[in-house]
Amino acid sequence: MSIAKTYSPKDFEDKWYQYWMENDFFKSTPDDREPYTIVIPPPNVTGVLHMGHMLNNTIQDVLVRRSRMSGKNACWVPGTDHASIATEAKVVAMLKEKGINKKDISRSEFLAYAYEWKDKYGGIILDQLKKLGASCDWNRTAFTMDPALSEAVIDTFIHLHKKGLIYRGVRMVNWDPAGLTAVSDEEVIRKEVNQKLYYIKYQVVSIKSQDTQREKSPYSIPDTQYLTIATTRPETIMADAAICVNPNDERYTHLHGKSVFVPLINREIPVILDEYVTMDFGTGCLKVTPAHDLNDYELGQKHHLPVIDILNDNGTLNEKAEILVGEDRFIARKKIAKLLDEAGHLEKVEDYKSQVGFSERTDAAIEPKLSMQWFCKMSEMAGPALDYVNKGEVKLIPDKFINTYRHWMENVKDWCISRQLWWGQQIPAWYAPNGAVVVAKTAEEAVEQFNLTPQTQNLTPQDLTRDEDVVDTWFSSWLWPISVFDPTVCGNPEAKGNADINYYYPTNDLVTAPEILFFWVARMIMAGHEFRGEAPFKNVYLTGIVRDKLGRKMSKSLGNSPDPLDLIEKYGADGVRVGMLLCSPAGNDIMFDESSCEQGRNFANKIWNAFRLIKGWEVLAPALSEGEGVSNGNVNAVAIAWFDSRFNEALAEIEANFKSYRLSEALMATYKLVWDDFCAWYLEMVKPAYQQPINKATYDASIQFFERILKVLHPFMPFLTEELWHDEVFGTRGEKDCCIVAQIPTPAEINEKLLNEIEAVKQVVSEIRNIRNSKQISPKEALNLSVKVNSEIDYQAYRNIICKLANIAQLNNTDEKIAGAATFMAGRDEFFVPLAGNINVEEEKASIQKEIEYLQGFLKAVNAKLANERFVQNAKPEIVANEQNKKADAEAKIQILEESLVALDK
RNA sequence: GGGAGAUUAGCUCAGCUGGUUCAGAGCACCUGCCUUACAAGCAGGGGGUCACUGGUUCGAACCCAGUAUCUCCCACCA
Repeated sequence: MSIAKTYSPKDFEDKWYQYWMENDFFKSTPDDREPYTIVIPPPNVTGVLHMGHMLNNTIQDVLVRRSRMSGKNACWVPGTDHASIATEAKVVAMLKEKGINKKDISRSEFLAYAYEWKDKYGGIILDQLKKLGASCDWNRTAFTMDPALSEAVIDTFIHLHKKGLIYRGVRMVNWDPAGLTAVSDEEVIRKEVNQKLYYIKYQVVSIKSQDTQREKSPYSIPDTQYLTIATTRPETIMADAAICVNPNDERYTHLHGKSVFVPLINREIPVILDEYVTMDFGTGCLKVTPAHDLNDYELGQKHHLPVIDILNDNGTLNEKAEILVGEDRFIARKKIAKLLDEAGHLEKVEDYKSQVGFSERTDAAIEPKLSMQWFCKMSEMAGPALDYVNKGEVKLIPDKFINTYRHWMENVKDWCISRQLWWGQQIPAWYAPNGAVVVAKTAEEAVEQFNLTPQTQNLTPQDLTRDEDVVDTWFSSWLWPISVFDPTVCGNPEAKGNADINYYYPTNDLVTAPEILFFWVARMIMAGHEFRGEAPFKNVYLTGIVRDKLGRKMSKSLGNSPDPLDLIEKYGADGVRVGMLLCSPAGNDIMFDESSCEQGRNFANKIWNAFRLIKGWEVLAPALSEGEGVSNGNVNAVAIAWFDSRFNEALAEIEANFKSYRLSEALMATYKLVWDDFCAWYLEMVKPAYQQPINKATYDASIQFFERILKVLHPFMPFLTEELWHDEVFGTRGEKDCCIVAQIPTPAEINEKLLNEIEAVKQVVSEIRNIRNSKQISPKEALNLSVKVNSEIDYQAYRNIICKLANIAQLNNTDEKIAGAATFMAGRDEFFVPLAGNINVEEEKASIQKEIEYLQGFLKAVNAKLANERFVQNAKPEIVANEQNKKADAEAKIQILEESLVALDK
């Protein structure tokens, strides 16, 4: 059977994915083997694959495939996240296009639409992962809103509430006026924004003027009867409850005990004193607006100020504002500035940069807002979760993230877990008509609880109303490593758990982005500890952010992200996988450049063609192969022995790289093994001349090497390797005999001496090629070579290799230097390539002289070291011995070169 | 404002316990080759004051201090 000339991934990638699926190679069930488990960081159910997913899932797949091939029972659990805010926003937008307003439909109608949407778009991303080659156990595909997983969430809520870790309270929350929901602190992205700082004059209520009619014109009142505050939010002055100055601020002692009028609405508010106010910022006078600023709220609590909330949930002003009612806060800001100016209350406006919070999901400016929310206490759970990492039971890779993790865990705040949304798990809290609340799984159970209290007797389930809110998405994803195996243990720490969870939990590696270290990773550790008494994973591999060449984060809005599927189409999945991995050290951002995918594709093509070469060989009958049957002497035997050693050496290196999660280095080691050692050296050594046959032993060895290479390559390039694996040159394979389940070779003994000597041989070959290049001698023109051996190496043992690779007619040993020859040294050995008439004696001399000078400089440094008593005393003995070797070596070389100079003059 | 990390060739990065000719790799680049596996290739080559300044040490890309630049995380200065 012939094979296509060029590597064409499209011809077989889908085919093999199909085959793996049909043969259940991704499927895992508990057995006697050691498990290796990864749970996927569930992508948003309605999301589409982007480059971040590509990187993340390529890494997971490499780890899973390698473990699978290392005799472990590999299980990679896929699934999706319901992503409450993001999905709900999409569904709302979709409904809007249909002319339906969310407000006009019922919760159940809305959820019906949402599920419809999810069924249509959910899971697209999982299909895209299949293109990449992700070897997930699709039978286990989970969704955070699957009934069982949702129940786990509810049970967890009830459990933690019972433990007193979940409570309800009025707090200042981050309100998303676009999403109409509270969001957690972690979902707020702070951005620096160019703003204006408005300096607004408030009229001081003087004893005198308190009795008289307030003046209409500010200009008729002396300036001392005003105070000026600076604010970025003039639209909130109507919610002011006080003006605060620092009691130590001498500029304002005259204001102590006074009050002022809020401009435009002329409401009187007190001047209060608190050291919280920074004297040198702005004017030193702070307007206190408890309803719309967290600090002001706290200040308000302290000084018992009223809370005046002038904003509607959607960010428009309400009637408490008295003016500009119904206007959006940003429009109101502009308008009020004008009104203040007209009324003479605006002293000046300055440009000002400050940090403003934006909703991660909707990008709307966050509004601090007071509301009743559910909270989860974090301090108790944070301790154990921190310990796991501190003790190294959970390893962060790279470990530089430990510091940030620790800092966060030590300063953790309570988690606002309620969201004013419909898409998600509805909070299991029930309200009696009198407002009393209990947490229970069902209305019936709630009634039972109510019956325990005298005030709420004789209720029926129909009398109760359930809390409208759902829980934060992360409140379901923090259970993920548990709930995908056995959701029933969530909320039930005493449960033994099913066979799956006992076998697969804790999982091995988690591969995710550092940006969700706290959102998700830390909380999974908390939940794992709570319900299983064990952290949910042993290693957390943190990938970087995928950026473009210019270092910009890849994002839809910038349009700088290539479509992963286009890349796969262009370079093949294997090429893209290699391309991603080549430039992705753990924890560092990756500067993605499409050219690395091209490099991956080229590598695949190289492998493909190496295979074509071997496959094309005509094999000499075994009988004729006896004793190296073919005319290239011992080349093949040496080549085989060498590559075998080299292969084992590389295997050890690759294994070490995997152990320390240096994936890109493992890949690079593999790349060089294949391209340089196998293709450039081994194959060139054993390759028969055009149309010549090859002996059976060499053929068999080459095939075997190639098969071993396929196995090592498989985790990186699953499709190509599987395709070649099934070629007839490897004999007939059983249905289940696939590369994906082959055993990764383990490093065996290596022959150091042989490896070293072949390195010298390679150097000799390169030197000769170099001579050809510099003297423009065609590779086709055979040359002679003589060697004056000063080392232990027996070059005659490698003469056939040298002759073949450097096109040398004869390799002779010599005791004398040879005149009229180009010379070079390999180690201490001298080589001569006689080139009658082609030698420029002066040039040769110059180059030798240059080398001597270099060596002399080097020798000087070594001698200086050895002459230094303190070095000889303090350095390790082997280092000193090494310096002595270097000295001897350099001296010997210099002597040889000097002799050469003399010889050239003859 | 606080903290963490980074800075090595044109680009992306290794450099693990301070010590071998330690200044590396891949890509890109330059030169010469369509040599029957591969031009998605072959052979060869040129690129670096290891950000800067000091210090410790027999010895520093590596350890310490400071400076500069960049990135990220955390934080309520209106």
